[in-house]
This record gives sequence, C-alpha cells and structure tokens, in this order.
Amino acid sequence: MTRRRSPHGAASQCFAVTVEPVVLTVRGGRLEALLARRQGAPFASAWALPGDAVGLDEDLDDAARRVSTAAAGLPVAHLEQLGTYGRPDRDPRGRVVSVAYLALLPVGADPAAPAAARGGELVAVESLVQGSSPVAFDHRRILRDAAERARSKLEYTTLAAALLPEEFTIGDLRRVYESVWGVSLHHSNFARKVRSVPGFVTPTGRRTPTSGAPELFRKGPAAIMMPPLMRP
Amino acid sequence: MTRRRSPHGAASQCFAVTVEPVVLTVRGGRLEALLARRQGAPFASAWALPGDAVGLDEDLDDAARRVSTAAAGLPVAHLEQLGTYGRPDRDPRGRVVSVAYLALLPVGADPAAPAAARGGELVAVESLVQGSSPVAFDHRRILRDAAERARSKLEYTTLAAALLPEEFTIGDLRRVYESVWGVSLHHSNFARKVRSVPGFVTPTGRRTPTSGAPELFRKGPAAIMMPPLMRP
DNA sequence: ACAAAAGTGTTGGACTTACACCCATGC
DNA sequence: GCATGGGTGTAAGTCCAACACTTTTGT
Repeated sequence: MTRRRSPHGAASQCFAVTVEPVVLTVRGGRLEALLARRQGAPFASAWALPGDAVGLDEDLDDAARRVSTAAAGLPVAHLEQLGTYGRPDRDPRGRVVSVAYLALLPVGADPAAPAAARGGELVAVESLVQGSSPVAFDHRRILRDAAERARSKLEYTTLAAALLPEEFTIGDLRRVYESVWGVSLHHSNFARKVRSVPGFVTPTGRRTPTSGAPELFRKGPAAIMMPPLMRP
Repeated sequence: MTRRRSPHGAASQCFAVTVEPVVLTVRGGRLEALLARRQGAPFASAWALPGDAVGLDEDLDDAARRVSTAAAGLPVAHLEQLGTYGRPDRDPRGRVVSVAYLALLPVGADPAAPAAARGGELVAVESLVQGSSPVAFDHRRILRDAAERARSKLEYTTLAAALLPEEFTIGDLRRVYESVWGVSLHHSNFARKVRSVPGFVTPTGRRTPTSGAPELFRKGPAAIMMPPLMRP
C-alpha cells in the first residue's frame, strides 16, 4: 500500500478551500435560499452562494457558521456538512475545493433587512434548480443537493422545527412540511403523527390569541423520528 | 453580503487536500476495513486509512477511486463521498483537509494477496471503533462514520449487493446483512422482503450445485428500497 | 352565525413478525 | 434418511391514509 505523501513535502499540492453554506428558509409557502448576485467575473450577475475562504487555523464547521451567520445577519438554527465539491474545472480562476453546508433559518427571523444590506436575497429554490435563473459555478448542483437533503431529512428527523421560531403550533409545523415538500398534508393525521413521536414537540401550555386558539409547542429533545413521516 | 475573496488573491490560503477511502468488506461474519500500519511519525505503527494527496488536476472522486483501487488491488464495487474532515489540529504536520469516501469490496474478491503486498490488512471495524487498537489521526472517527453510513444505507438502499460477487443467493445476501448489522434475521421473511422489492435482485435461472440448490441472483436495477428493511 | 384551526373516532389496507410446515438437493 | 438451504401459509399486530365529525375561538 502506497504510503501517504507528506502533506508538506515535495509532492504536496496547494488548494484553496472555501465553505459554501446553503441557507434555506421557508417564505411564501416555498423553500427559499439565501444568495447574492455576483458583481464581477466570472459569472457576473449570476446567483452565487455566500462562500468564503477557510482560515488557516479555522475549523470547517466554524468557518461555515461564521459565513452563514454573516450572510443571514443572525445565527442559523441548524448547520450540517452537505458535501465537498472539487472538480478541477469548477472555478476558472484556479483549483478551489468547496465544502458545502446546509443551514436552516427560522421563518419568523426574516434575514431581509440585515442580509439585503450585504447584497443577499432569498430566492425560490425551485426556480434556481430548474435552470430558469443563471447560477454561478456548480452552485446549481449544490443547491439541488441541499434541497434534496433538507427534503429527505424532514422525513426521518425532527429538523423541521429548526425552520420555525422557538414557539410554534402544529399547523405551523405542518406548513413547513408542505412548503418544503411542495405537497399538502392531511391536518389531523399529521398532528396525530407529530404528537405520537416522543420528544418531537413539547407543549408549552399556552395558546395563540387567534381563531381556534391553537396550542403552542417548543422543539422537543428528540432528533430522529422512528418510524419516519413519509412524503406522499 | 461579503464577496468571496479570490481563491488566488492576496487573502488566499494554502491547504493540503487528501482523499481517505474507507474500504469495507465482510469477512468471517464481520465488517472489516482495509488499513495499513503507519511506518513513521506521527502515530508510528498505528492503523491508518490508505489516503493520498489529490492531484492538482484530479477530481476528488477520481482520486478516491485511484487510491481505493490501489489499496485493495482491484476496483471497488461502490464508492461514495462520506464527509470532509478538516480540524486544524488533525495532522500535526500541517493543515490537511481530508475528503473521506466509503468504498465497498465484494466478499469473494479477497484483497488479501494484492493488498498485503502493499502493507494493507483487513481489520475488524468493531475493534477499531471501540478503541482497542491504536488508530492514527482522526481515522477512528472516520471509520465510525463510515460503518454507520454503511449500516444505515443497507436499510433503505440495495447497497448490500455491492458487498457480494456478481452472482449470489438470497442466503448470501442475508449473511451480508447479518454481518454488517451484527444481528440474525429470519431467513424466510428476509427472502420474502428482498424478492418483493422491485429490482433489488434479478433471478439468473441457475442454481448453485450445493445442498438445497439455492437459486442464483444478480443485483437488479433498483437503488433504493421503499419501504425500507429495518434493523431489528 | 360563520370561518378557521385543531382534536377524536373509525375504517380498511399495507406491511411486519412470528411460527409452523413443505420442497429440493447432496451426501 | 437426513442435514442444508430455501419456499409457502397464516394469524396477530402495527401503522397509516382517508373520511366524517366535534370542539374551541375570533370576528
């Protein structure tokens, strides 16, 4: 078996490494991503993810948290590594290896104001993935992978609560599922399922002052759902 | 939103990038991984994954295929990206970002001979993950993540066939599941489930010349299993 | 009263589990 | 025969999709 070449020996190569967080949220009943229009070449005026170079003494996860927080203007509610994209030709300026992250932002905390000041905008994921908008580099692929990861993780984890403010109703949670999956779910069967999963939601005892006075819940301690809540 | 610094501008940093394939196979009713003992410092004589630096014009997937093929002495039956490990202190020699891959090797194709010539050995994953053997760098963590990925992917994909030669019996397939999961499964219910999933296995019409003359199958076209085959 | 939001009850179907039993082959 | 490897039948249980219906509250 070939021994590993020393990473700093004569055979060592030099790569630029960036993190590319895909900050997703739900707005207007759709899944949206936080992007910015590129100012200069290459891909001028195309949509791009808010990436940045990783610091020489910075952990990848820390870099992703730094960049996603800066882009959104507030801390994200969930952050996980998505995958690494390193095709030699993916950036015409040179060899860049990008570690993509999936980040989720609560719906209430609209990043519009702080992010807009930095040039960031929320864009419907569907329009980007379908190819109806120009997207820089391989970011269309990254967006597609991020959306698919988010969609499938709603099935078997309690991640949907990360897309909601601290307190929410079962109906809010159902609308998150409906928005991310692009389907409509049976309200009563959905509520039965959610309340039957131990630790998915915990009741606060209080109610919203709206019609029907739905009960308010918090995210519970459970991280996974077993059996899962399947897409129709 | 902060613009991305040019990867080759003044703010650009320099990283070593490696691929670290975790080559898994089943032997002796256990899940085993292909490792080599380190020759020099750091972590001399500890077990390490067969990693190597990515070439400057090489795709990450290509590098992983090259390294896993070289380590095993034959092409792997499955290769997928597992995750990227980039803690600043993970290699005392400098900043190394490693893209880990999960690779699967058929049981019949024992890499013993070709790999042993290169210093590679198959080691039981359980003994490595539990901490009873010394493991270099953060490779124990990578091995744990790889084993968990393999175990969970057996549930909802048809990946188990990648751990078998081209033709196999339902019993062979069941023994793969039992070895990877470390459980025992009901033979007849298992066979019923496998044959009910469209495209999991396709019959060849031939039988093995052994007691009972079990029918031989090939891997079918389906990649996912729906509903999944759950761990007990 | 009416609309909106959520809880309850019930049915049938899909799937799983466990167990018992039968079939084919090689020795 | 009989051990080995596999296939079939069936009953109990779980879970879920679909539907109708009730309750609570704000306007």
